[in-house]
Amino acid sequence: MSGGHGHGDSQVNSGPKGSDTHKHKDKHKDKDHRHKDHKKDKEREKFKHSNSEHKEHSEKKHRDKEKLKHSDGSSDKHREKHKEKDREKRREEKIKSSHDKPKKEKENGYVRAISPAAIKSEPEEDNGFYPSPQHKSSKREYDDEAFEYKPKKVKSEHDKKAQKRKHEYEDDEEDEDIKPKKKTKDKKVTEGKKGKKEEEEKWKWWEEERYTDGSKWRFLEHKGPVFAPPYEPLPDKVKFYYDGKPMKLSAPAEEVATFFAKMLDHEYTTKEIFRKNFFKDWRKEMTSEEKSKITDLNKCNFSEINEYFKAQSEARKQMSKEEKQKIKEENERLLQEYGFCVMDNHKERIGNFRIEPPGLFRGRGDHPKMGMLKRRIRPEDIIINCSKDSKHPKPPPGTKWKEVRHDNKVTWLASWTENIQGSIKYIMLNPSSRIKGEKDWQKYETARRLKKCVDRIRAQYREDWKSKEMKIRQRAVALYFIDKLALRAGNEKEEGETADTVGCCSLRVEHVKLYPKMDDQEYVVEFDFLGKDSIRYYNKIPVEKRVFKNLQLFLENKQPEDDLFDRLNTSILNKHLQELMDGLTAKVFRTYNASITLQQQLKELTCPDDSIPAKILSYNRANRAVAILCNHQRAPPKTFEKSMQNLQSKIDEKQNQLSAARKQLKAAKADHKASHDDKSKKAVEVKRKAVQRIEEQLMKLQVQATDREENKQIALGTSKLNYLDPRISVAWCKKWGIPIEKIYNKTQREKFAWAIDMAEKDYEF
DNA sequence: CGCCGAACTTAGCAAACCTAAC
DNA sequence: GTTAGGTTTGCTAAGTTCGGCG
Repeated sequence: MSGGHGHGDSQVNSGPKGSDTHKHKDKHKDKDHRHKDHKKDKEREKFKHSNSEHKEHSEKKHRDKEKLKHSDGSSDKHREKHKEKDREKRREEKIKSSHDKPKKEKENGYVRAISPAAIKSEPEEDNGFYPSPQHKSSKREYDDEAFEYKPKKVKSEHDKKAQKRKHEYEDDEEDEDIKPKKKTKDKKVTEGKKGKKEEEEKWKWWEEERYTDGSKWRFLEHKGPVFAPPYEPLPDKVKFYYDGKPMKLSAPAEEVATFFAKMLDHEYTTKEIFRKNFFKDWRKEMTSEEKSKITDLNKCNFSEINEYFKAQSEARKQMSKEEKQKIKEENERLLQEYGFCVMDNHKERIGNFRIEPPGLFRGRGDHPKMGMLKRRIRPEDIIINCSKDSKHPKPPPGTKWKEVRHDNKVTWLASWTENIQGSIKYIMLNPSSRIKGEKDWQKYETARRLKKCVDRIRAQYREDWKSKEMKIRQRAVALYFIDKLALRAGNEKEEGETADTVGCCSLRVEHVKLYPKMDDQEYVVEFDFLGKDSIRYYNKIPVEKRVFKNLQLFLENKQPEDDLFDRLNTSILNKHLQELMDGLTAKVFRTYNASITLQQQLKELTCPDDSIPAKILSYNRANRAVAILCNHQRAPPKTFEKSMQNLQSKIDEKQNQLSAARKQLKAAKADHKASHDDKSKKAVEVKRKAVQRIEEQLMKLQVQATDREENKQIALGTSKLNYLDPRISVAWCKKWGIPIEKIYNKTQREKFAWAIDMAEKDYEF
């Protein structure tokens, strides 16, 4: 079913955005840049190579097949049944939906398809498969083994490092104490108009021991969350009309109506599911009178309300500076009061101290629950977590918390249950906090441990492709994809509760197509599915013959909506991984492959003689390779074309300037030749300088243009923030004398303070 | 096991903010 | 001082993993 469409045609992407059509662009996009490099070819070579290598085994396969199908015993019966149910459902739905609409039709026109694997490059040494990381990780390891107590020896080493760093960062004083203090860094920001910003002097939590008992903190005190402001009824002059007649709504009904009214410009208010869900939930808020009157959403006219809110936001923009300032100050006050907590003697920033306001739920992609009312959260819904001996947060006057508990095995400060999916939401600390940072660091250390044994693991799964047991083969092929393509694990999801998206283990038959031959390649697998956030993953890759044959086997006698890996799920996979390496799970591969790719691309792309902007372009390209690998996409910015044009005209202008300057230089030279005097010689120098300067500026602009163009629909942020060991970037900056600010903005520097502090220029992931 | 809830990480979008160009 | 345009931040949805229970 999914097969029919060419890749530009029919997929959804999630954005609740206006619809424009970019469909075709993507296609071209695929082809041109990002394949400039020869990686792909190398890769192809490799595959050819390994394919032939294993040719001789292929016949035996057939014999094995029969055995295979039954060899994994009966224990899956249950799951089988369950899965079967799902499939059945899907089949039905499909039949239904295939009439009304091409499934997964684009909501806003553009299709997000690029070829993630295209850039993924692997070092050349062909030791059978992947390169072996032979390097020994240097110096102190974060030791990742379950919160082991680290004696102070760590410290001395840090001291040394700290010395070196001193002139660069001049914040050195090690041991923190309890109170907030003045900040020393980031002068530019602090010294400006309001140089009084108070902040805790950098506390180097990474130089301290961690808890070994599984507890996350000893002391925790905070002021509780900030609630959404209460509903303010509309002024009487702003009217809602039903069937053409004005109608005053009760406050609760009106509030929900405003949620809808505010979204009128969004495409999704036109979607049937959205409207249906909204109307159903809206009616629940109505008085019985309203309920009996308002029976048809199509007869509702919210436009006056919509206008009103537009005017409001316009008015907000037009506010005087003083008024704006006042609001800003108020926000700042709120932040100071509620935005921090004290955890184990340190004041730490809270990530999200505001409770999510009520509104209409908009899931991403084709979400069955879109439009449902997300209800207002009250103190009675909130569970507070803090230490017993702390000053407990006070609920707003006249209210109570649902519960106050003192659980130091978790990191959250408050939680509530959300009404759409029934899941729990949390208030937690900012990424710059110790508790997040430690975890982050640990994550990269796990990935580095994987580096040490990845060869073994790869050898293992390659071996498992031949296993007699179906389950093991499936596991091995899935793992291969996770490793090679950086796919997500792919948990099963409850049908009808969320958008239909998949990851590796939950891939269905309809998501892959096999091509024994394609152009000049053999054994090509085409992936086409919606992943997390309903972002489309589209990729064609040649695989080894054995993988291909296995896939054919897995596909036998199955319907499009059946699971590709019917004997596999994430828990089986992760259990296996756990046995291969302590702490290994599917997502570690993503982290590992992302980080190793960055490191390796940086090595490859950075030219020592390049200017700083050119080096940064290289960095961005390396970053981009990772983003492509991980399929981190974004909608092309609305103003992309225009901004591109602007940039181009700037370039043109520069070019003109340059030729003018060159002419002048020439003239000056001629002049000098003629006169040979000092003055004309000087003039030549001046002109030469001018030319040079303009050349540089031009270069910079061109670099910028390239960078932007290449980045059109690729989002670098996600990988930078979540997948790339920051120490790689820090080391790169140090090695090439690039100011860290060029790579990480303020927030990022805060999050990665640990890495900035500890990584030296020779750091190896 | 299989299932489920809890906890925590990862994700893209859009509002807010900032800054450089008029 | 405005505005245009880029960048940052906030928001919150959507994943993964883990552990406990029957």
